[in-house]
Amino acid sequence: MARAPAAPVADVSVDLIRAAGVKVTRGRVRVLDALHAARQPLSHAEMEMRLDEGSEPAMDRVTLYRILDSLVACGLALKAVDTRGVFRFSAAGAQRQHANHVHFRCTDCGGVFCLKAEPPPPPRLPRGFRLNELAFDLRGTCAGCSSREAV
Amino acid sequence: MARAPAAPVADVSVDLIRAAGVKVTRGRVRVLDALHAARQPLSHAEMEMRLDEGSEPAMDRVTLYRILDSLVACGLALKAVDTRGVFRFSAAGAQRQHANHVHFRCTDCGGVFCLKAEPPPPPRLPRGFRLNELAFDLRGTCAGCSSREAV
DNA sequence: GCTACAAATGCAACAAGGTTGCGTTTACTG
DNA sequence: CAGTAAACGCAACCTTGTTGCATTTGTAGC
Repeated sequence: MARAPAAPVADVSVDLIRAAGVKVTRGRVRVLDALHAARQPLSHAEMEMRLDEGSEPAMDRVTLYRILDSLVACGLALKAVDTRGVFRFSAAGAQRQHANHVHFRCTDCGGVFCLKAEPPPPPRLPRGFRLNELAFDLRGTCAGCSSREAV
Repeated sequence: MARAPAAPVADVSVDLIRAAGVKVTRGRVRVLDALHAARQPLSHAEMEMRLDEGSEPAMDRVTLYRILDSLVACGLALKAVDTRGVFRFSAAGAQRQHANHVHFRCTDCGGVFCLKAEPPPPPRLPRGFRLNELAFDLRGTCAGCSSREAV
């Protein structure tokens, strides 16, 4: 062993935040750490619960909203809406790889499958419209649910 | 001619609601009519405004929520979440014609715009996967919100 | 290390969207 | 036409998210 340094210096989140050109605050580090530790996008409420579990004092509700938005603004996190209409946040690195391909979403199990195909080029937009993002989603039944249905 | 009966009996919405096996109330008919007349999915707020324009007395906020949910429950309407996290409703029949073209979703106002373009052909699916629906969504800022931003 | 300033935080209040409970009215059944 | 379950209106409440302002804190420059 003898590998762990005296202080936890090698904090990935700190470096990322600094590199993004914004202030490195305890709140931002905690939140970004939590986003990186999560395997699914987290809602504000879920994030609040996770932060409460730690030893540090609870963070203000509004501050958490602002931290999440600031992480999105500087490209370290992504914001999306879930089926209930609630915003969910995820670490940006986790999804960069999802930006440029097609997804299959199973309407039975909710699973998301990445297809190898590239998304098609966007059609021409009416005057004044600005494109930010492109989602080509196929919905249907995945192989597992299909065979289970057949029973 | 001589086809039109004395009373406005040929109300499509009334027949649909009756056929769905739920009570035919004035509220439900008004809402379903509005959904059929709309070319885009409507939010609760937009629906409220449209109903206010008519001559009939305004409908209670909660009642509108319940009517919309009841129409969804009996299959006459569809409920989806827009990019701002607000629920939008559309007539169930209308959705079939939306199945086969491209949508632009404004991340500012949540509006949904139908583009003239046809969706691209689906890529090949892995064995066992069954395709039901195909959604090619573009996200960005619509013309209205773009110009408003520029001010 | 100290200072100054902008950025970040905490708090209170607010706003929009949506839900629940309950008493009253209304559409359908017999 | 009476009885009943469903639908309605109202009030209150909840969750999610935002705004304004005073205070604290991170960081650049000395």
